[in-house]
Amino acid sequence: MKPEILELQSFLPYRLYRLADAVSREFSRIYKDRHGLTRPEWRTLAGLGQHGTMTATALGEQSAMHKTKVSRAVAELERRRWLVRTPDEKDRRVEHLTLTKAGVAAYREMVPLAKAFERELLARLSTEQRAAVVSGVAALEAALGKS
Amino acid sequence: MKPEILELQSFLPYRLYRLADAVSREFSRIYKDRHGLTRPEWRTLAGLGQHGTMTATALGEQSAMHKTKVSRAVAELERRRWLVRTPDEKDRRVEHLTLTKAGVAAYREMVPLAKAFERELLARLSTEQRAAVVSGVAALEAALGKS
DNA sequence: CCAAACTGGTTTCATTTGTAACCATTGAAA
DNA sequence: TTTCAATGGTTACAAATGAAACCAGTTTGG
Repeated sequence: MKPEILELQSFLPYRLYRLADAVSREFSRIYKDRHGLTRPEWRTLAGLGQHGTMTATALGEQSAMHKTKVSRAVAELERRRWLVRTPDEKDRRVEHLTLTKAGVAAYREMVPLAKAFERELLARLSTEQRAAVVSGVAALEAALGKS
Repeated sequence: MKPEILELQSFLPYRLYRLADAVSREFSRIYKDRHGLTRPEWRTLAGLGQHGTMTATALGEQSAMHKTKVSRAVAELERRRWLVRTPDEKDRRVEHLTLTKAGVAAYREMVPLAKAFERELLARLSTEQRAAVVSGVAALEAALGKS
C-alpha cells in the first residue's frame, strides 16, 4: 500500500489562506501605515462609511467579525472620536454607531486608496483570469453559504 | 461631487479573506479536534510528512510561515515526540527535522481526512465552477508571486 | 588571522485574538 | 407580576501572533 501524501502546495484550504493572507497583508499597509488602524478597525470604518448608522451586531454580521472584535474596534474608533454612539430609544441595550466628521473624512480618504489597490491587483491579470477569479470566489462563497 | 463608497461585500481582499477564514476555520476543526494541533503545527506536520526531512528554514518557506511560528510549532511537535532534530554535520546552526513513528502515524491519519475535506468542498461546485476556482486561485498566485 | 556582516534558530515582549463568563435589558411564559 | 431564557454588548483571561532583540555559528574582506 502506498503511503498517502498530501501536496500542501495544491491543497485548496492552504492555497486560499496563503493567498488571502498575502493580499490582506499588503492591503493592510494602506490603513496601518496611514492611520495605524487594525483590520477590525478598518472594517468598522468601512462598514459605517458604507451604511451610515449601524448597530454593533449589524456591523459584526456585515463584516464577518466576532462581537468582541467589533466591541474593541468600536471602542478604539470612539476614543479617536471617529464615531459616536447614540442609545436606541426603544431598546436600551442597543447603540447606534455613526461616524463623526473626522471619521467620514478618514473614510473618504481611504476609499480611493482601497479601490486603487484592488484595481492594481486585478490589473495584473488577463481578462479571462479576472473572470475566473471573480466567478471562482463567488462560487466558493455560495458553496460555503449553504453549507 | 458624489461621496465615494466602497462596497465591502464586493471588495476582493475582503471576500478573499472571509472565504479563506471560513474554509480554514472549518478545516481546522479536523486537526484541532482530533489532536489539538494549531495551524502552524499542522503545517509543520504536513510539510515533514510530505518531504521527509527538512530544516526549519525550509519548512518556513514551504509552508509560508514566519520563523517564530516554525520554531514554536517544531518545539511543540518535539515535545509530543512526533519529530526529532538531528544536527547538521557541516553547519552546526542547522537542524534537520524528521517525523518519528508517532509523527508519521498522525500524518497518515490526517491525510485522508484532509483530502476528504477538500473533495467535499469541491463537490459542492459544478464542473465549471471548480475550474474557475482552480484557475482563479492559480492566476492570483502568479500575480502575487511576481509582484 | 580577525573583525565585521550574515544566517539558522530561539526568546522576549507587546499586541491581537478567541472563549467564556459576565452585566444589563428585553421578551415570553406561567 | 415574577421568573426565566434570550439578546446586545463588554470584560477577563489564556493562547496565538509579530517584531525585534538575541545567541550561536559561518562567511567574507582586509
